[in-house]
Amino acid sequence: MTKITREKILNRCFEAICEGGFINLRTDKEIKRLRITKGAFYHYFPGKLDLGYAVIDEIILPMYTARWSALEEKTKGVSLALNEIIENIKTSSTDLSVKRGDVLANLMLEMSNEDETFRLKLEEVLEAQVKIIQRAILTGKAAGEMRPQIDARSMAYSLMGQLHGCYAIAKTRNSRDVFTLMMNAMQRQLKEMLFVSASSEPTGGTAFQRMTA
Amino acid sequence: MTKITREKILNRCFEAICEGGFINLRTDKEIKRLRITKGAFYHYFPGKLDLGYAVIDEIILPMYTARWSALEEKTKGVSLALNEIIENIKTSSTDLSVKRGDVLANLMLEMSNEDETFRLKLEEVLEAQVKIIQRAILTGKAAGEMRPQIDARSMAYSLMGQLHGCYAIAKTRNSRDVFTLMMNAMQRQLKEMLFVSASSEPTGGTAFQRMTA
DNA sequence: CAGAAAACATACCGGTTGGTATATTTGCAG
DNA sequence: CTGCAAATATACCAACCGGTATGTTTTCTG
Repeated sequence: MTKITREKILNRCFEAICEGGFINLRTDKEIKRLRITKGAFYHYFPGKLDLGYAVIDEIILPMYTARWSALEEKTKGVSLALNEIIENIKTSSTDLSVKRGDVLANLMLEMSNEDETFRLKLEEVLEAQVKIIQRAILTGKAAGEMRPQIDARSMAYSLMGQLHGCYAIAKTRNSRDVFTLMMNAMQRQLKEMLFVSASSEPTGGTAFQRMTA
Repeated sequence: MTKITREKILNRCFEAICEGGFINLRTDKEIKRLRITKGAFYHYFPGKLDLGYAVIDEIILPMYTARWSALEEKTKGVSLALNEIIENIKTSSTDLSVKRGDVLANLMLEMSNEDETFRLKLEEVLEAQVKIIQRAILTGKAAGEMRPQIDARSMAYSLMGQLHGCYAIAKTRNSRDVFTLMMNAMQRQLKEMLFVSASSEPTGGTAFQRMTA
């Protein structure tokens, strides 16, 4: 029954951050909600910021690297695996998750210019993901599944950027449909840019036609 | 010398929001800084939220629609004009503006899930831009400058999303170079997807090669 | 079992912050 | 000049919230 309190704090505060961001996280409230006391909290964390750091290190970083982990240790079928992951991000989204937006995306915008340590840790999460995708694209090119002339790093960044774009727009539109449709557009575009098996003639699609929710 | 106070408040608070977001905007601080008093402030604005609404309505919305206004009232050369606007967004960025991130993007992530009126107003700014771009693409297609099979609305959303992706990533990477390179990648990709004059064979480019700042 | 360290509990604080109640001044129509 | 409303000033507040100081209990170790 030793480390359990620390983990309870961490998990609950992560949830709170998902709901309202880091600044809106009120330690007092969470302490009460967890039925612990300030003594316990400040025993494990020197301050609120350090709690935030721990949440990134111990929850967010593992979570976001795990998202792409299927790409690692793979020499064949990476392009399919990549599309599956994106498909999964798309279909596993809910009205609530779209309304809240992506935790990482939210924290990046909220904290990057607020606290340098925060920024560095968020950058680390970002780079970890990019690195995995980049390596996957390299593997895909080697296996002849992806166009040889694409730049892996550029593509990985572009993919991450577009993902964050989907989160941002869908959150403000407050529409899961918008999220789905933007993700679809991204998948289509990715297919044309990235995969060797794709038709060479780009198609605009009609999926967005009734996006006005 | 009558409406001047209200405008001073509006302009200064907009600047403050640019620097640190809406929640970090401290009315007291700005009141002191402006050398006015609470009486004056609360005479013009019922509360902090209403001030925020006014900032969006009277400053942000005009500013962001003006950004794309060159596309309106144009029947020829829209594809060039579009590229020029994006080019301008890219080159007019500074280290500071990248570090702070885009005001609208920041507000969207910060406030969309915090206050419904805020969300609606931000959505309005978003839609206003999308509408202009969408119409421009329609015009471009009519003039034969753009691929006929693309869906204007889908493309406009995708463009906005990618822009926000560039802002988000570059802010956390804290690098103007990263912003420039991501914008370059976006421009290239746009050229291939959108413009009829583009080469049909996509190129990955090498711009990202030394992106590790 | 002793004793120390880890794990919690309790009480309190001080600055911040948005907001209000009320008073005073200024501008302008009649 | 008068009188009223807009504009501005002053003082005050109550809640919030992160943090600290200090006390007590539990757990582990030798």
